[in-house]
Amino acid sequence: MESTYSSNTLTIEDHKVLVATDIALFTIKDGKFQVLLIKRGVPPFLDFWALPGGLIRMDIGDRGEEPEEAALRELKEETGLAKELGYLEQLGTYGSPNRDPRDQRVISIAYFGIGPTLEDPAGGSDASHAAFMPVEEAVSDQMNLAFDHRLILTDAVKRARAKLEYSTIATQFCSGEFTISELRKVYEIIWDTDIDPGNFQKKVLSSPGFVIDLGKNAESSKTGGRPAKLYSAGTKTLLNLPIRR
Amino acid sequence: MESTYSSNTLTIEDHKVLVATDIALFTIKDGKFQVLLIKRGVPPFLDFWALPGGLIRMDIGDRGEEPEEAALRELKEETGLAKELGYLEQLGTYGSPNRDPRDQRVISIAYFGIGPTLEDPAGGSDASHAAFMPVEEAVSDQMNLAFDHRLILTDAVKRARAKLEYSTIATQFCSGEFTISELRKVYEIIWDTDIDPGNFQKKVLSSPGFVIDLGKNAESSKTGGRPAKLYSAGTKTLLNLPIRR
DNA sequence: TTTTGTTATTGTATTAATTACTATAACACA
DNA sequence: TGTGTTATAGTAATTAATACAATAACAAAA
Repeated sequence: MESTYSSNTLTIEDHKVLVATDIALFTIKDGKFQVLLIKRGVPPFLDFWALPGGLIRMDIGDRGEEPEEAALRELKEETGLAKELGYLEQLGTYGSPNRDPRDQRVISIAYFGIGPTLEDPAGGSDASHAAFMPVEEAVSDQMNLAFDHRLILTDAVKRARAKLEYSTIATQFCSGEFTISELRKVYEIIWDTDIDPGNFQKKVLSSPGFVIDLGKNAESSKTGGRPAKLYSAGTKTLLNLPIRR
Repeated sequence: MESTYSSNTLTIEDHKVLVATDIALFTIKDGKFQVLLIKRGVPPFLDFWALPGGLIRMDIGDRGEEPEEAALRELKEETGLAKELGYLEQLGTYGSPNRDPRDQRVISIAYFGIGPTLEDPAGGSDASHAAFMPVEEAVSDQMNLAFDHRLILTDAVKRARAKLEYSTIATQFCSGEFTISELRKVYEIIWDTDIDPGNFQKKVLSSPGFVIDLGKNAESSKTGGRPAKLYSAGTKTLLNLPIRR
């Protein structure tokens, strides 16, 4: 519970901290699992890549913003991303005392999001640049992300990989109409494994609410082959039987 | 990312908020799934039941407390609970602008914890009372918890029920040495279902790292029956094959 | 028009896991 | 020595997962 707090030396004001939000927004682009990053235009960590985000503002709404609202606002301001996201959930809060080198202590509520493959985002606000980057590259030893964003990103990647198993969020990586093959490639790309096409098809189609048969076929591809049926995302979010890695 | 922020009307100080922590600490007591609550001794919500918790303090450590540290400190202060917990993880952060009726905006980082069956906790600090209460009672319509603690508690209960399925945390509800029957009862109590004893036994013993055979038997019970073998918690935290509800 | 290549989709046999029981073991107590 | 009770092991039937093989439906080359 929250209680009033008294101290000999500190006032209630002294215990206040800044609260930021950050988003790890994933997509699949060029056949790769990618994350949206911005290049910082201000110190600290000037010119470092970072997850989009920023402070929750108290001058929006009656008593300040909802954290999720702040996350989406900053995402739009910093990356120009206008389309609505396919998925957004809270990942966790990162609050170690030394996570921000500045005098003020700043904690961050991190979000995990999925966008369908998007137009190239444009930088704005205090970000001089915004771009999708392959996750493999973003978490590599060579890459130095700002603050504790490598930790946040690796947690977000784990969350993404785990959620594919027992939820239907993979459909959020696809466009509105997709084939079973496209859905399978989402798993193959994010898990970096091969999945048997026949067994995957069987599993998806026998999971009620996973996908909706649109009763029409995709264009036949240049490489030949039987044209695939088109599906859209179903209404269920949790799978009865998981897709195994 | 966190950025400097400028406004015509507000200073950086105006965007700061108070950060509290709350714990939903579960145990199994008297054959029931129970949660530790404190009865508030100060306004707001005077005399309401609430989850133990309180503000993260800036006068502990170089730059203030770790959030988890604050949660454990408040737990001890408010409930007198001295033993170390069997499990603790972050549940999520609750930050709606109106979740605290006071002028100051307060967000709360909530934790999900498990304690082995504990001695009756004693209230201390600003809590006039602390007690375990059956979860069923705590989340009922009759019970009015302080702040948004009903929401936090229902989320924590969902987390507990879900984690039983694919993790070994059920062992944390047992004492150091336990029988397979005792472990099974954890599932039965928390899920409120019957589980086949034979199949459960087979599943647990065939899951490497779930439990460790101590090579000795439990005392035979007053009701008779073959004495059960004793086990302790294994080292693995995730199950290959889930226990199904 | 036929053949070849390709991908989607369906089917099938094997293996593994789950479920629903049944049987046996090991005790207390009458 | 039998009866009740709980633990543990076993077994048969069902269901699910896996590893393939077969067929369908197209494009494009021969």
